Amino acid sequence: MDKVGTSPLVEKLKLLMELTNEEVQVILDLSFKTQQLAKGQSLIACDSENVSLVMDGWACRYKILSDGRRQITSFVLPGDLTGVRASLFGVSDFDTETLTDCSVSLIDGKDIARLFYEAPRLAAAITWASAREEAMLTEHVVSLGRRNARERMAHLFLELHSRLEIVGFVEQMAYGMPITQEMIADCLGLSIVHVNRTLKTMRKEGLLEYYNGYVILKDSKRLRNICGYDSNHLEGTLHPDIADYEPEA
Amino acid sequence: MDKVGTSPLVEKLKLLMELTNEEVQVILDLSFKTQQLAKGQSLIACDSENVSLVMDGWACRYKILSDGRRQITSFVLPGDLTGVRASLFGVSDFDTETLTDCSVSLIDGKDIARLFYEAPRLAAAITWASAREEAMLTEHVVSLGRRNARERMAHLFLELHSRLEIVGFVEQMAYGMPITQEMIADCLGLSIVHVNRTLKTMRKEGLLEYYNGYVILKDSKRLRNICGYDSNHLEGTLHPDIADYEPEA
DNA sequence: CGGCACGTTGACGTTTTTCAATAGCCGTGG
DNA sequence: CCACGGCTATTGAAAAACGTCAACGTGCCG
Repeated sequence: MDKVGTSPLVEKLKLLMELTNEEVQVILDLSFKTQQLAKGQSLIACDSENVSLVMDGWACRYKILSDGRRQITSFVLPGDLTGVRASLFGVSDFDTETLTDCSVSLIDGKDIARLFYEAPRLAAAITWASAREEAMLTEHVVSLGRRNARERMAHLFLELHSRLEIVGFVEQMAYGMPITQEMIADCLGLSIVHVNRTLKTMRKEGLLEYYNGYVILKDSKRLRNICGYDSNHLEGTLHPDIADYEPEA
Repeated sequence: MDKVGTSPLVEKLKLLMELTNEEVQVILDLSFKTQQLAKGQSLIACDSENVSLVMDGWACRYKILSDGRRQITSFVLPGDLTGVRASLFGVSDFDTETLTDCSVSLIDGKDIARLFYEAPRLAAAITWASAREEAMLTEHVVSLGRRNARERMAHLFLELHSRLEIVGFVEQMAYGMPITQEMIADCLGLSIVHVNRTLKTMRKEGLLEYYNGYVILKDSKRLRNICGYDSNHLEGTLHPDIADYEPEA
């Protein structure tokens, strides 16, 4: 039942969402406990009344079709919030599962609801996070709809690098990516075999290294060229009228 | 410069988001003008400071890759809000274009921002709409990643039916779908030719009719079986603690 | 009448999947 | 210690799904 303390991650989030010290404190007070989850556990089943802020580890959201085909719709990385829709609006239309051991800070859905009345800027920050998720899904749709295997792969590795960089989880052009090729396949809408072959080609061309749960982007410039990557969709800040509110004259 | 008046559509939205008469009035007061847009116009370029509530007509959001490939990420139907991310958070990472003549009600982004301070429940309604969009994108990712052409098509036609039904734009199992096969292809990540052939097969099997901008779902049960359709992702209501707020004791 | 946008169809190519087999790694139990 | 199973990565060969190219029809509009 540890309290969530300030940490490098919290500091990054504070900057990212332009939060004041007081607002950070509100969040910290709401996070009623930090939970350790083992790899392979369901985040929703564990708690559908709560919103989870991932502090460490990877998770993924996915859907499974009736015949067993699986599509991973997004990866959940440190600093990401998950379960907002389930706890605020009572619908959970996908599953969420940890891909590694995770450290997760839980926030009562009721408290998130209260934010809309008691901390408008934090409510806006939630909306901001939700809109950012939407932008990532939009990019994912573009990848699956119009990019080939090689381009999808390049895009995925670059986007993960951008996201992890923001929260301080990369070293230069390398980062830990603790998932199997099967997960990559299920994320990119490809077969395992094809992922393996595409990876092999890209390795041979000196584009990247990928082994032991570690990625090194050897030639990020060429990777960006391959898929036309642009991290713009991860940007965005609070509207000045939300950031600095002044009541109507 | 017509004021937005109450209309069947507004009534449906009121029910959908569980708004009070007062809240509806707030929205109506904010909608400073209704604009008529011709087919093929850009919604963003027309106004990036504003949020647009589509009252009538179809639009779509899309991205174009450097070599011209296009992916439509979502269709914007009557009752949908668009431009929230652009006007609240200052990022616009896709284009929006009308597919038919459209009647659009504009709301100043500043006013949306104010809602977070002055009308928490409406701010929550915005977040709700954003989360719903997220759920539709999630389904789209599943379709593009793991469903074949036939399944994607079935899913698209069923989802459009559900969405249009909610806002009162269907008659039984039929609805107007004023777009070309090229748009369907760009939405489903397929080639025009393949869309045409798949459509032909489905027609021949008595699954649906599709001509003259009109769709008739002839065998919706079988269509649902084909793709495992479930309208659950369109559901969801405000959390009771947002709906009926009581200050902390 | 001609041009244009859209739908339709056939023939052929490419990407990606599926099936099947092999190899390495790792933990477990004998 | 070693054998074994289970999971992951890797590779080859064949098949399926889907894309491209090209042609033609049809309705609409100037």
